[in-house]
Amino acid sequence: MPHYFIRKLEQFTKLSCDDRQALENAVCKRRTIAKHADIISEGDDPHHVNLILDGWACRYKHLDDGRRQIISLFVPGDLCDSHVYLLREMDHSIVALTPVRLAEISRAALEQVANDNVRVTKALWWNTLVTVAVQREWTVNLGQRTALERLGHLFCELFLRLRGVGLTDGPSYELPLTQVELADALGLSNVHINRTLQDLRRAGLIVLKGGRLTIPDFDALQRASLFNPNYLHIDREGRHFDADGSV
Amino acid sequence: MPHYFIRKLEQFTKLSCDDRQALENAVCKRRTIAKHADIISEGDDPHHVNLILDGWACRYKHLDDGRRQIISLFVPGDLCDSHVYLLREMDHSIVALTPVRLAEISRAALEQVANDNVRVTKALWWNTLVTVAVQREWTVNLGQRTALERLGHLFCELFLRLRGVGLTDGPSYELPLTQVELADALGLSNVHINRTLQDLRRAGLIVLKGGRLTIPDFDALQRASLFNPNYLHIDREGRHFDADGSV
DNA sequence: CGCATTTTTGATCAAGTTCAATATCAGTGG
DNA sequence: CCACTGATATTGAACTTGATCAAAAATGCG
Repeated sequence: MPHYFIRKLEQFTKLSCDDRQALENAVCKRRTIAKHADIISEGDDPHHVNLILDGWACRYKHLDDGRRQIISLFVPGDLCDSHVYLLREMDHSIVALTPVRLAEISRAALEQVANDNVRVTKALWWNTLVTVAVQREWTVNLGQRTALERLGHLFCELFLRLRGVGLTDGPSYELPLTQVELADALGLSNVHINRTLQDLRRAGLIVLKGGRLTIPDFDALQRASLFNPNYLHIDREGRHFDADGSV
Repeated sequence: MPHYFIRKLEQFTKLSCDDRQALENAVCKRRTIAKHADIISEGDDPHHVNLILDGWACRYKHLDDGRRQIISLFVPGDLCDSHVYLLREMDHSIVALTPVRLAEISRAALEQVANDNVRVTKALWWNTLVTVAVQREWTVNLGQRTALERLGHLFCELFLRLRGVGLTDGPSYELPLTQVELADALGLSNVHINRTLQDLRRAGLIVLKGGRLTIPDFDALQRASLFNPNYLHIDREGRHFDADGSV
């Protein structure tokens, strides 16, 4: 069952039992991916859409000389690429950062949902729009923010995304990323990530230990990172489409 | 008539007369925007979609302390935000960089097209997918490339995008961007943009004068910038959906 | 022509990179 | 339980890319 995904969509609008069932039915196959294995690679023909049921993954791209950029991070409940099967080949790769459980959603199933269920279609569009908004915000992050702001901004974003699917525990969450991975995501060197993490710790803005991040004062971190959550559109913006309780 | 837009979509799949007509009909209002005027601003309620008929525009976002990032560039034929009306408010602004003529497409019209015309719907999805792919590539650009590579990469991208809608003239095109705007788009200072442009000129990779950019040797610029056009998906990837000539 | 915008140049400075070494940690097998 | 291994994190020192500040030159346009 795509538990986290449904939770994610319900940040936009409340789904009915039928809606959820439609999503369940769309899943045609489940897979388990080992840590560091590619889920799909640049050049592959994308014939279905991947939904992360559990674990973390990321999009990345290598330049010809080996430099790597992590383009986006996927956490449980994230849909990798709605409608990507319209394209002939992948222009980037997706790799598992931890062991990943995923669901494959076939093109046919997705198109059927689009035809049959207006509310789910809207929720999927919302999901797409937010994904793109996050990508835009990463552009701002890389273009304008300092190292400290970039890290803080990412930590704020991940906090809200994970809280949206119930994966935070009070002020903290599991963060299974290495410093090299953070560096590749933020366009910085791993050495500088290390030093900047120490700055954040020294300032009391984060506690990071044993793969768990704690944000003692979210407001403070938000201010230090110039973080504005508006791009996540998580305040039930589609509540006027809510299913009534009865269905 | 949304001339450039149709040309753009036909990079994916050939449209029939009916398809074109459906797009024409979707346009409900035309507007002219003065240079430097906002087309839509952060916080606005987005009730329709904007299509750039003529002129250049960009998305941007200001940080609280005034830093500005240009998030994407729009050229003639670009659709600003498919389905954006599902969101409650804009998380960024769009401003005209030159005088802009645009068409407003209402939500109702767009939904009608989606219901009535499968080929156009596919083409619009392709357009959305490419827009997102460009955004991802900008992430890579800002995260990994040097100043010279960033500029070269942008010039290559713009060349292919403009050629796709017929706005190149041999190896050159009109580039109405100031150095400050290039700086804001590439996350660099205007001073450094100036010096890097000189480097590119000195290397014979570009000629830039009077608002016109010429790329004497595209391959060379492409190599110098580590540019790979695969993310633009412009080789008629949807040709199996082509309308036959008869309709 | 005159004014505002844009481009160019010079000099100094800072953020972040690179390279290389060391320390720590998690897991594995004995 | 401990030693071993590979991955990850940390530190130091030298270096480089690009930023900042400030002024001058060029350009465009009414």
